[in-house]
Amino acid sequence: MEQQYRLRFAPSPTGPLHIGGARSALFNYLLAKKNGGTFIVRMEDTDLERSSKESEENIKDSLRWLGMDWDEGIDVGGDYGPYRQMERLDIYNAAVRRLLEEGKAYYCFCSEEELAREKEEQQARGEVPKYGGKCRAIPLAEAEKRVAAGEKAVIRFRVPEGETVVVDDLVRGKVSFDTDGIGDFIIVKSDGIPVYNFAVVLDDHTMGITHVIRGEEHLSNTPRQLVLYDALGYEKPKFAHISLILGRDNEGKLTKMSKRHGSTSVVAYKEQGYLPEAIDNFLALLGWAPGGEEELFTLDELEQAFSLEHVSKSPAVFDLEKLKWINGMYIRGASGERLLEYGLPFLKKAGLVSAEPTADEMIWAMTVIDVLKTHISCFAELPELIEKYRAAVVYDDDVLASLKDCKEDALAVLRAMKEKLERNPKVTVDSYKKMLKEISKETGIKGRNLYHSLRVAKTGEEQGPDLDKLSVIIGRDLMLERLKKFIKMFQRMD
RNA sequence: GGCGCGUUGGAGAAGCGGCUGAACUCACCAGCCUUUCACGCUGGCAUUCAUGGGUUCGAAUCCCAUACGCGUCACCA
Repeated sequence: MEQQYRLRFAPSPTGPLHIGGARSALFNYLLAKKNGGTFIVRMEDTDLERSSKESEENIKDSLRWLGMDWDEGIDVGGDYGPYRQMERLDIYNAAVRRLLEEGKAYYCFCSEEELAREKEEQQARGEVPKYGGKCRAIPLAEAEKRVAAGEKAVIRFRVPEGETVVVDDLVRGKVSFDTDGIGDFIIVKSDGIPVYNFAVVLDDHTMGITHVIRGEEHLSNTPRQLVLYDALGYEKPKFAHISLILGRDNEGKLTKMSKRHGSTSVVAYKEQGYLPEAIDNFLALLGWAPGGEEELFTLDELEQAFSLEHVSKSPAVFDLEKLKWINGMYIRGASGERLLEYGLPFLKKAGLVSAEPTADEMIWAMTVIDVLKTHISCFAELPELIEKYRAAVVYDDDVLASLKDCKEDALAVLRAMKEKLERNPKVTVDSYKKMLKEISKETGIKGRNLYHSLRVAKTGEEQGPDLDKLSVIIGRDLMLERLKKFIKMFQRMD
């Protein structure tokens, strides 16, 4: 009998979905899909202070945008709900009750000040800061009386002493931890809400999760959870801890990816005009390596190709350049409709097209995007590129004067051009192009060299737009007008 | 500090004891193509796998130290 894969992504709605979270979600999603399993999304909202509805919406939107639709979970429902932790308090309470009665957990009345002092003392002595166990011996009956009397208490788990817990990790192998280094940790806060480490165990178990893929920062949490699985008598899921995503800061040091490394949220990339499939592709490559030479994968292809065996243990570095390259590749391959769908908003925002584009504007936008699609790595670059093309090159006497210093080639080209212009002063875009071709033939200066000569001669600048593209972007009329100016300059030349 | 993890080129990485005289991709450099840029194409880019020992006929691959980096030690997830 084949095992039914059940994977989950369980974010806490305390902020927008960030890159790291998206990657965790993706890996879970991919492994589930690869094995014909179920992908579940659950909200870990037990942090009342920081959780928000907006964050939850943002996370769900980002997930959907990236194409990671979930089979079960929040919003879509399923047989293992509810899928928001705050709606599952009954489940946790029942388990706590059991643990309490079995003596595996106990009430703790220590105040925060007390605990802080204890911790300080331990640290001063160079010891591992962990709970000393002051309330360990309080009988349950007595403790319950005190709680009933209104005394504030948390519930701690009695961690077995002197045991070695082995995390059999799918990517890191066997990693062992000593329970003596853990200390009785809190499983229920004084407000009666369970703490993450406890809630996940219950959730993953009751939801039948088979594989847990999460960030490496959770690795040292895992022994706590394992010990809970044992106490509760639950079967453990398989764990896979994927490496951190590092970013390079201003000093060039690599540290855990955070705001200081630039945009970290998925929406931020969406807003810059990245395509979801490019983000997915990029994210998949962060810590996972496809076997072969190909690096570009659509979500569907990733679902087929993905495997935990090729997930790396060492941290991955977030390389914006690579993301840009991938995005550029997808932009080049995208259909006209999609290009327009993604590019148009940027043109509108830049005021290059009105909010309610006319038919002409739509055609213009479509053409421009098509012409420029091989030049951009994300749509946010579109307006500035267009601007660059639009910026008029000013041909004036100063430029003319500078021609004196031109290389021989440039002068030869320019002389030939002047002659032709004198013979046939009527200029159109096409005749201009034709003329350039002839000059090329006559002078023997061709291709790159011809243009380079002109370019240097023209302005001394290193840039000048392609005529075809220019005519699309700024319009044929405006271009002709500029051309004429340019030509006038040549005619005055000597 | 304890515990844990990692260290192959500028970046992502393959590699799992001999087929690696270290794939592949990004970046970079050179050339071709193209009247710019870009795209595309061709070629170049680690005598070496953090360092030092050891095991072995043979190591980037196994073992032990050292160094460095990072993570985690919350009534946050």
